[in-house]
Amino acid sequence: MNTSARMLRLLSLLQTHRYWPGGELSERLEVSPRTLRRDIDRLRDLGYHVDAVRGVAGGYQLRAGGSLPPLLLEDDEAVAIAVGLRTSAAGAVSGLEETSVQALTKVIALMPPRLRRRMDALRSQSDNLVWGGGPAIDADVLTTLAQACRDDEPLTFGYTARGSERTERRVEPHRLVSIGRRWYLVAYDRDRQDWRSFRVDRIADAATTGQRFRPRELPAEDALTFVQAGIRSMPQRYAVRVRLATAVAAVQDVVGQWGEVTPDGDRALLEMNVDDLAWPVMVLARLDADVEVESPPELRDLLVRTGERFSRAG
Amino acid sequence: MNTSARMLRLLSLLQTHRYWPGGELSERLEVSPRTLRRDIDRLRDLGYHVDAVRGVAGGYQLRAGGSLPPLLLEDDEAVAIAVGLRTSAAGAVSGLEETSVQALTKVIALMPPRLRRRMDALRSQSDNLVWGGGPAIDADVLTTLAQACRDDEPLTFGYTARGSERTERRVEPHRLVSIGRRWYLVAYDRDRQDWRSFRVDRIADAATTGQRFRPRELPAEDALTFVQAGIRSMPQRYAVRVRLATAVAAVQDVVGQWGEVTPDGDRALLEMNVDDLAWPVMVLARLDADVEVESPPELRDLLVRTGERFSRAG
DNA sequence: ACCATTCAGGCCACTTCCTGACCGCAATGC
DNA sequence: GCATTGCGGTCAGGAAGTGGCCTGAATGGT
Repeated sequence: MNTSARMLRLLSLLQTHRYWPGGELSERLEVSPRTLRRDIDRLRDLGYHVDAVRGVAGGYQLRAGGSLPPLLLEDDEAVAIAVGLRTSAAGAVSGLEETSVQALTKVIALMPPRLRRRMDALRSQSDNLVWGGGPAIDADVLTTLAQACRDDEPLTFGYTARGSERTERRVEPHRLVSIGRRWYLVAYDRDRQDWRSFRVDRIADAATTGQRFRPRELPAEDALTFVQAGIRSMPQRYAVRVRLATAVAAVQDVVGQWGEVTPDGDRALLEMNVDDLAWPVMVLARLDADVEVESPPELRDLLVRTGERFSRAG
Repeated sequence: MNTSARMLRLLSLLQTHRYWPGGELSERLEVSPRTLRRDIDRLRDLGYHVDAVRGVAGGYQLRAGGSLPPLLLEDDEAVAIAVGLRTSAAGAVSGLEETSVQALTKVIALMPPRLRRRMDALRSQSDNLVWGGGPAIDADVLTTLAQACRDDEPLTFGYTARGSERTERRVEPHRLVSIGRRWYLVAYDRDRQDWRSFRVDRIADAATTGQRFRPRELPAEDALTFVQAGIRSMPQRYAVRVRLATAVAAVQDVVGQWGEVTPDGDRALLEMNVDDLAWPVMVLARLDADVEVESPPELRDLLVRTGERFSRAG
């Protein structure tokens, strides 16, 4: 076996962790113990921290180092990672959407077809994990767009703008941005010869042509501001203020990051900003406590309506 | 630079995808174009599919191959992966919990401290992402246990069994199993000199001692059956059957994988199995449709109680 | 149709490095 | 103290890597 290949295998073995006795390693790699020691040295030279324990029952162990070593994954692990990233990309953790898509694109591009199939088998499960409303996001579309942006590949897709027919587009993708719960694609529309931002959930049948284009200069400071300038109808934001007759901690547990909970006498004051009132209703349903809605009135109405609906179930 | 190191860098460059012209690659790696071609060849020999496009504006591109190449990640990407896996491990996608923890353990073990800190900064956000009840799972504890299981390292931790004081345990961990929404650790208790299963959410301050032990034979077919045999009080499972005056698709969108929706005349029949009734209540709150609860009666009661609670908000 | 560009890969001489064998040494646990 | 295991120096032979040069072949633009 090649030296490079052997180093990779050694890294892979060390990543399954388990204290490896040097003898076993050298046997598996089919080299002499001396060469193994040299290989370990090489790894250390590359910046990886390899701990060694001497004496009887000694061995080697890879420790976290200064840089991230190449991840050598089993098939299942790769699938798990892809699925996990898909939920992150859908906005599970705010602030991580872009990076998640980036990582997801990388993983997917490297996955052999059989793994991609396995991942797709789990698709329906994870794509529905969009809490509190917002359009479901198609991870396939998202990664296709991300990849095209990264690689400067022209795209074609069908776009169904609000209240109009589907139109076919040929664009030069520039960047994906995530605002609130929505994804937007900033791209240069080749037919309209101008920059546009597209809502990703309205894009269908995205496909790259395999060509490449020379990136143009975006006539804006950055993609984010371009999108924000272009959004006419920002989704209605509601500032929710609710008082709950229960402990702060209990509320905190349920709302997690998506709201702020402060003590208010023997009650808890919950504040959150949402664009879909269904989400606070779900939170309130989870909490077994009396509710006093301070704002918005729409929430109070919805709550009462839901309450009556529930009461009728009896 | 070393050949092995160069190959790794080359792989890394190719993983950022973007059609790389051979010239640029050879320049970055500081080798002659001829050697670059040989490096590409080497990669292909290792099983990686490297596409090449000839002619003006040609270049190289890494394609998905038969096996998963080592993932070379940016810092941010690693953090995103770890965070995503944490939600998967918490049971976001059923059937993937074990693999997610396995992958998470691997990633965390390799992360340099600064990245781990960055990940922890996002902890409070993602750890609360436990939908529909069940105890919050501490990813740190989980990965510590997983790592100890994998590496045959003795563990110490504090265990607070239901209704009793906290006790200190010294165990030889065997395996983690996930049942429903709960995690269990199967381990040999050194003090009690017998096999036990521990609920992970009742474990605190888990730490490895750095030693190692020789694995014992588990006196059961496998860890899963051992845990199942030991669980006296399986969480009460409710078989939920609800009729909803709305379209099947609308219901399907909300419940996703966690329920089965079938048409029932002009209504929809929703069936799901849960161990916490708060979850179906949240689902029903999200759906703007009249509800008829067929079973269980506890759900009807809870629904009515919630309904009255909501109505009082008016 | 022609041509510049770019990847493919054979050949060759030269250099580097890798390897296994042998050695003495240091740490560890019994 | 003793066996075990990692550490690393040295050495000689061999394997592998390197750059330069070449011819071919595919590609896209003129």
